[in-house]
Amino acid sequence: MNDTPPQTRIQARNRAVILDAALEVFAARGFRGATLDRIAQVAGLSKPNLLYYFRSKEALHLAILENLMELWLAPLRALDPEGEPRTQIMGYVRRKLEMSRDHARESRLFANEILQGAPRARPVLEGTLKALVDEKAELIAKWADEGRIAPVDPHHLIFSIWALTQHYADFEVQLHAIMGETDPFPAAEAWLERVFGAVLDPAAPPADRT
Amino acid sequence: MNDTPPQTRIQARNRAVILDAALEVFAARGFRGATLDRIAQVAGLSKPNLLYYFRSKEALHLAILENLMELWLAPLRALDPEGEPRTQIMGYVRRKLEMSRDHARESRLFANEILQGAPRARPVLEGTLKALVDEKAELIAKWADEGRIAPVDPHHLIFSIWALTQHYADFEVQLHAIMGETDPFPAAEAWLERVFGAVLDPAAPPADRT
DNA sequence: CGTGAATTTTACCGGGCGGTCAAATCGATG
DNA sequence: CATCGATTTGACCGCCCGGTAAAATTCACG
Repeated sequence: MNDTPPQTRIQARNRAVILDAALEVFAARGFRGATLDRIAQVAGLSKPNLLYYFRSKEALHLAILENLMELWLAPLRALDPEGEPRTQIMGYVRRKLEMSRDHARESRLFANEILQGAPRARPVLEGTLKALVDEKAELIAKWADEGRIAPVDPHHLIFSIWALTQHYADFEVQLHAIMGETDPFPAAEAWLERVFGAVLDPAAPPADRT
Repeated sequence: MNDTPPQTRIQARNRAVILDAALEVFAARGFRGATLDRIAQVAGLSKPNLLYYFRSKEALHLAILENLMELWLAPLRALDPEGEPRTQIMGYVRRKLEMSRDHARESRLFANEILQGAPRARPVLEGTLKALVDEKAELIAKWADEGRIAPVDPHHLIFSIWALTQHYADFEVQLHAIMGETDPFPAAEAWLERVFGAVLDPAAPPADRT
């Protein structure tokens, strides 16, 4: 699987620099909108030199995607079957929101990829991601059955967590246009605690069950 | 304001065809990723012919954005100060979700634009959109003050509605990878009613007010 | 059905794109 | 400090892109 283990010090450094620059540019422009010239420029290298480290634009994008996958799935992976349900889920929400604050570029890169049909990420989505989501959804369903959280649709709960947290990274420009210079994250954290607190509260079952 | 009123029948038809094709392509690939050749191909016209109707790629994209803005803001605009608060807000959620179902391309076009820094839409965001959001946020705040809905942060409530509903259009590929062929919208509608029902319920104030 | 305007097509251009290649330079090792 | 592989560069290629020019075609209307 690991095709090119970085050997020399120079290789390790330049690969890292390139990956960072590419993350920047891919996140801001999408795959087709990004250019190798610009990535090279941001990385402070010549384009042929960049292509010395990554065979092609495609290979570079794939390398980023692979690198990111672990980081991206970690919060959901950390959902602990042994933990207290509400604490676990609220912790997941908090970690995902921190992800949007501290790794906005990664979030936008994923958003770009998926928006444009996930031509490169689809295998990962259908493989690793689906397996992980199904596993955790089952866990959440169990918690709901046991009455430890309100009865919820586990998949849509997870989607909601993704949507609400990633929104703060992906649509930052829009929030900024509306809210001005204010840092939205403190308020966002309180708000999300409020929202999912209300949704998960086992004492308050679905409002209007007709 | 309206610079080029379509006069002949041919103009009206072709402009419409082009705008539809361009919506398709811009939504799927973003501005820089879209090409005039592809748009022309989808529209069933030659590229110079397309450029006969729209001076440039830029102008075409702007025309789409203008066309879309009304459609896009309509649901929020429809929030009625005279209506019953919860009905109004739940109606807004429902209309936004219908938007994601019936106008997914439009949603993805906006998402692309904003993700990539809204280089063309920023004026609208900071002008029309901000004004509208501020107005409706004030309305929601009033409702909350009057105790007719739970005390909420109006801006973050609106962002949440956007995030949750648009997610179903913008990240469709991801949902599809996880959920398979199932149409997510019926479940989504029930789920969102559940979520916002719980959040707005004035009987259940913020869980842990420290 | 002739005519002038509206529309469409063919041919093209300059620039930027992803990528290649061979030569130049660097750097670790003896 | 010589050597040889690792790294970097400059020059270049073929293609695609946004856009233009002008000729060819079609259309509305008298």
